[in-house]
Amino acid sequence: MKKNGKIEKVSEKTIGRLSLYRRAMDKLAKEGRDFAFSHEIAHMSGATPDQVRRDIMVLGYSGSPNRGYSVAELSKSIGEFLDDLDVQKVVLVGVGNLGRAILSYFTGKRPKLSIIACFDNDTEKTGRVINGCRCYPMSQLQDVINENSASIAIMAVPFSASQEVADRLTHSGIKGILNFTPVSIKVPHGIHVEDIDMTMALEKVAFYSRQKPQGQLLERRTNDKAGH
Amino acid sequence: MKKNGKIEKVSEKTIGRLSLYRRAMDKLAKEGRDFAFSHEIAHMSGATPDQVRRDIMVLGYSGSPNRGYSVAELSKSIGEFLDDLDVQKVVLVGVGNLGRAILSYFTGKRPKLSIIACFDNDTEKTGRVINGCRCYPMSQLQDVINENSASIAIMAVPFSASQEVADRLTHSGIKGILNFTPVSIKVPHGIHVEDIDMTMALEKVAFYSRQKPQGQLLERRTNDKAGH
DNA sequence: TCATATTCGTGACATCTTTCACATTGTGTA
DNA sequence: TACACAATGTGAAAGATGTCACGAATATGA
Ligand SMILES: NC(=O)c1ccc[n+]([C@@H]2O[C@H](COP(=O)([O-])OP(=O)(O)OC[C@H]3O[C@@H](n4cnc5c(N)ncnc54)[C@H](O)[C@@H]3O)[C@@H](O)[C@H]2O)c1
Ligand SMILES: NC(=O)c1ccc[n+]([C@@H]2O[C@H](COP(=O)([O-])OP(=O)(O)OC[C@H]3O[C@@H](n4cnc5c(N)ncnc54)[C@H](O)[C@@H]3O)[C@@H](O)[C@H]2O)c1
Repeated sequence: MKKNGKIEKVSEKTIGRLSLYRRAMDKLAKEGRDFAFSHEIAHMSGATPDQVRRDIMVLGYSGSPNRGYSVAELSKSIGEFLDDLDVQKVVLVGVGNLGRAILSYFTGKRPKLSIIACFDNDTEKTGRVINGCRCYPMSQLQDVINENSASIAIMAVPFSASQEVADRLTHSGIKGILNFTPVSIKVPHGIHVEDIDMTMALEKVAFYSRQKPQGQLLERRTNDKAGH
Repeated sequence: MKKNGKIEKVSEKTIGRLSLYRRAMDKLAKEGRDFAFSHEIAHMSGATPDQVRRDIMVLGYSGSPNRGYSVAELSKSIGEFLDDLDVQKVVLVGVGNLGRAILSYFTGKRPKLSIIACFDNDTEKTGRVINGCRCYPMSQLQDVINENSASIAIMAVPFSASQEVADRLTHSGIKGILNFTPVSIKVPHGIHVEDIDMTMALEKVAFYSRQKPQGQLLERRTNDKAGH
């Protein structure tokens, strides 16, 4: 996205952090702040000032020395980079415990992302409006997706249905999937899948939270070279 | 974890994938499989065979050429590496939509991780058993954590309470936090925090699922050196 | 028993990501 | 207007992670 024609590869990590920076900007905007320094953004986003500045480079937007970044302009720049021009339509498949939580959470969270329908194969759930979202039977998956040009799906079905649902979604024209099931789904080339694996995350926490008292040394910021 | 005394740094990514491999092993075990090849494990876990073999190296466990890895032994090896000897006790703070989904999901999922209590500041929820988990008022946070030697916490409170709850958890002796709130919490050195940020994940999917038709080139395996 | 096909283990290499360090440049001040 | 400051932008080094490639090991079947 550099000024010159050269196409620069933007790392996936950077994409993620830009989303975080924008959220930070929106928070600062609510507080009435007009400018923010890279170190403030870093602090709010769990990054480093260096990283923040480097990430922002890809936007083509520049802050000003000694004043930092304009909160409004940075948020706008990130939006121009991350968001589509149109609203992107999202569907959710699997309206169970997790699916309902997600529905209640995401509704209206981001102006450019709209959950327009949800699907389930349980007739108790279909035909109703759940957490503000109309629930359709699976038989209408393809039609609803096509009629609304939905391009994104959130999967919260039982793991046993995971691959089958993924197949139906991609056949229906879905271009990206946020996958909450603990299964590595196979999709055609060009479809983006983002996995959220809570069990893995919890096991990571468990691993790092034990053996700390006398365990191996982790990241440090001390200046005394490892305690002798 | 090399055979010689040298402590080898194990990457965080590897820790995560080992958790995935174990899940794959447990699945294969259920299917009655005795051995698995690195490429099978890779396929099930969304990794590459190289990665799988390299990750498994840190365990000190070896498969056998032409037969692969013993499903039972690999699972056991991963357990010895990842798990604590004792069961690690987990508490959950914030029994809202997401908190309840998590409770219903994690209960009994991993034998070495047990959610022993949950907490909320809503008197409608405290004093009851929710999804099989006793819910305490926040005033009892420290006592319950100490009495049970809980070392891990899952945070699913509103973002506004995020930092305050994190502070109370670390003061109570919690060593690791799985943070679902969209806030970068600050914790004392040595406490591990794992963030799950669904909004960021969804925005990443949204980014990669648009502009694909004629967008910039993503991962490739071409041999023509990018257009000059 | 020996040749063959297959898979593992791992050093070396390639790539991706972060951090360092410093010249650059607006900003506020005298 | 000129000066000092504080933060930015960015090459380059360092570090982390992923991939390649090949020797070693092992099951299989002639
Ligand atoms: N609940 C959590 O906190 C949590 C955490 C991590 C992962 N997950 C994963 O998320 C998924 C859903 O979890 P949950 O707790 O909401 O489960 P759940 O059983 O409460 O919900 C699953 C929903 O999917 C529906 N469903 C089943 N088969 C379907 C099909 N073929 N097509 C469409 N819908 C179908 C069911 O009717 C149900 O409404 C699971 O894969 C689970 O592993 C959940
Ligand atoms: N629901 C989702 O799918 C989802 C997705 C992503 C992130 N999150 C995040 O997870 C958190 C919880 O989301 P939710 O949808 O479950 O919200 P929720 O409002 O349904 O639940 C929040 C719970 O926390 C309790 N609570 C409030 N203040 C508290 C305090 N100071 N101490 C202890 N408990 C307190 C409330 O009584 C309530 O039970 C939020 O930070 C949200 O941003 C939720």
